[in-house]
Amino acid sequence: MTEKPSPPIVDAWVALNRAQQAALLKIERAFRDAGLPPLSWYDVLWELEKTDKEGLRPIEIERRVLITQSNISRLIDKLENRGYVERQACPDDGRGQYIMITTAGREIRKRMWPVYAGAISDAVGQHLSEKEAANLSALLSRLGNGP
Amino acid sequence: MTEKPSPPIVDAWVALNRAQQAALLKIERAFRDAGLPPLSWYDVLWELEKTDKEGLRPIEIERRVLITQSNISRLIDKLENRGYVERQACPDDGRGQYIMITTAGREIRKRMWPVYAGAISDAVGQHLSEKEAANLSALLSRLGNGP
DNA sequence: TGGAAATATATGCACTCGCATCTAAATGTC
DNA sequence: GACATTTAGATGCGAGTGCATATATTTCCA
Repeated sequence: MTEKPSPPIVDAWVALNRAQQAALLKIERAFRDAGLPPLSWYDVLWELEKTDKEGLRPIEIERRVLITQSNISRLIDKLENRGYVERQACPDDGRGQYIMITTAGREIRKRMWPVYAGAISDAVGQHLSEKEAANLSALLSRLGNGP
Repeated sequence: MTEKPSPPIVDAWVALNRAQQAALLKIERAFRDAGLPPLSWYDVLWELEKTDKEGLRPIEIERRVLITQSNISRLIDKLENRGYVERQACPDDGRGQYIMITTAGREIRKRMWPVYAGAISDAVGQHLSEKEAANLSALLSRLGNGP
């Protein structure tokens, strides 16, 4: 067990928690109101789209988007059912598979972006300058790297 | 609809999302591993304990802890079942009620704190100085106040 | 005052979550 | 090479979530 956190640390955690929850709620509602899939779909599709590789293994997606393994598995099921991704057997690893985004997948992601962008603007952009945002990112990026 | 967010704003949102998710997962696991209730119980009990009033209305709790109304209602059910809070009819509002923390409620909250504190330290405290934490709080507290 | 609109809380529902566990395949060890 | 261990992915399960809606009560206003 580690030491007790000082009050500023506790305050930072509480603020982090609330800010993210409030922003996430707004963003998910924006997607829902627009008749679009939830954020997690966007995240996975975007990872598949921006990678250089042909496709990603589920386990690679898992590490990038911080969704648990079982939920990645089910999310891929749904994306596949909608035709947004394709599964392909992994030639060098019989347990694995490659997930590849389809044209329809690229399209839905592109269609989600304006809604996402507007919601990010509402939830975050309007409250911070670019410098403050960069400052915030720098602080936050230090948190995710622990064991 | 609002303008498109600039890249630093988008990065800040992504970092915010990941940092909170990672930290929350660690904290919830710490509670679970210790055989304790989840974080939301702590949050509500703590609000009840630190307020000056005799008890809080569910709607007051809702505003303070950012849990949706239906989930507050059900959470109070569970807390009541465990004997951690008591419901009392509201004299001046027949629709309402006051929620009051019990001695058992104070005890379980007190028992949860060391686990929570340790998890906060692991997830946040070890990565930031106090000054950085204060800086982070200041930036984050600006986000929650939008419409 | 009387009826309409708003507010506080509860509940049914469908969905998502994380955990535990299962299967199959790969890797390490002797 | 045979067997134990590890790893990738799928799935059953119980619990939690937000939304829509129901019900009771209060507030507003003609």
